[in-house]
Amino acid sequence: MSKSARLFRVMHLFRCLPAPVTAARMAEDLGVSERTVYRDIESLRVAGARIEGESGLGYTLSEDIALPPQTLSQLEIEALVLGLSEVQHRGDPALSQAASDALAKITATLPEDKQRHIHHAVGLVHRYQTPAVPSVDMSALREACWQERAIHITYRDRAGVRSERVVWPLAIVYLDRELMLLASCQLRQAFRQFIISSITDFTLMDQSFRPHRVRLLRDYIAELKTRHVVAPASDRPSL
Amino acid sequence: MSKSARLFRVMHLFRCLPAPVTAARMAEDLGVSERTVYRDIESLRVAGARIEGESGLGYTLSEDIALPPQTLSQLEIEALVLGLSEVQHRGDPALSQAASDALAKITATLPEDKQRHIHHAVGLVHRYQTPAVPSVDMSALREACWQERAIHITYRDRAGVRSERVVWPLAIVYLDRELMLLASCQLRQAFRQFIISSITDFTLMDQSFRPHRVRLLRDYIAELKTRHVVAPASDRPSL
DNA sequence: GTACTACTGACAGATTCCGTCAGGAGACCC
DNA sequence: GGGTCTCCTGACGGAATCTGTCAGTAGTAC
Repeated sequence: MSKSARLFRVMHLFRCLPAPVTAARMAEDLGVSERTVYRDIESLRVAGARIEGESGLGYTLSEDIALPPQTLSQLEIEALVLGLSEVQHRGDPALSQAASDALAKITATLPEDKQRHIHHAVGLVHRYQTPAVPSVDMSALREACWQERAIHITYRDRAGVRSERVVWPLAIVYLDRELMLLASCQLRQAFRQFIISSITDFTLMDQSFRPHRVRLLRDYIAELKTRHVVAPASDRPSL
Repeated sequence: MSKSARLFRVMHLFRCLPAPVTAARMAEDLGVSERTVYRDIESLRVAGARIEGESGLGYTLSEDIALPPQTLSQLEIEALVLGLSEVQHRGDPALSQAASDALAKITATLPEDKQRHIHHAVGLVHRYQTPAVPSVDMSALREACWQERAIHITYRDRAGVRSERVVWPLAIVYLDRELMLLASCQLRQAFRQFIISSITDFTLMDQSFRPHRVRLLRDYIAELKTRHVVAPASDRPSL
């Protein structure tokens, strides 16, 4: 491996190994001597990377040489932290964790002064009420949407009567308090909305509706906008 | 200039010169032959950069080698899009715009297939109620927190009586429906909460409380946690 | 003091790199 | 078809860079 290729790999190792990273650890991975690793680190520093070395501990990449020049402003950071905090509060467990992970990953790409803005953001989120546990497995529902797979749902309509239906799930809408599933009903060739808490059960089916989700969703949203509002009267499973 | 250093410079040139960039243009900047530029391009390709060359036109960097391999997962993208959509719906205009800008910037750092996930995210946000326009200039209030500057506020207490106070603004809390200011009152040496809508006016003062905001906020939050709850009874400006 | 790391300089041999030259190919225009 | 402008590739001899080893220094934590 040439030195030039190796320098890119060093940057890669900094990104995927937990900090601090010792020269010995890198030497082992790269198949070179520790002295060469010291030289590589120096070359990266000359090239602009901010790499800090702590005796007895190892190296930390504190500013990525490859950062795009356009970074986030303080206000954009506020929006990001606030938004991901909201998701952590009201999302299902997997989504909540993903919000936390996303914030960590984005934070890692920022220079230290911006990281400080993230840690000390002004906007905080507090909820008096613990969000209700969704009646269905939200991860499986999201997966159905992503994979564009039909689902068989069991739900209670507005009269409380149990009903079943096969639908193509298009999107999950986060309302003020409730979650709503937007779906396409192939039986009736129409769009339908279901409040998630009215769905008692659903199962993933083999039937795929790929690649129609994006187009169908676009059409549905256009229809909703033509009606100007998602009226309360229509935020229930329709008969 | 060593080759390894030069490769980083080539990446830099790709970022700041308008595409397409010819080998001749790079050779001139780098002080090497065109043949060497061809070699450098090849080395970057081997290292993972996606660089496309069009005869008669020049090179275009279509995917930056420096993208962290650990990029956002689809679920993390869902969290991000959902969170920033929430902020766009309930934030003040400047914050709302910043959410949009942040999403655009982060999107630009992602490879094309991840960009598609962003554009076709499953989670959507809808609000039946338009959020009330805050009674105060939220940008100025955020600025006061960032700059750690005292503010003079005029507010109505729970009896509706007009009152005034000088406080150190620490944070803005986004509750279910309302916004709340967490502040430190130096006159009474105590922490105070003010629902933003009860604040009729505020002015920025010259007095700086830097660098105390982070520590004070941490102490206040610890105190709130000790009390286990931000009780409804205390979510009004206190007398 | 010990252990664990980062850090630096010097040297001889090894390896990579460079410019030049030659030739090929695609896209666009006249 | 020819001309222009670029990307593209291989080969060669000389130049430049790089490497591992060895020796020594220094900081931090226990």
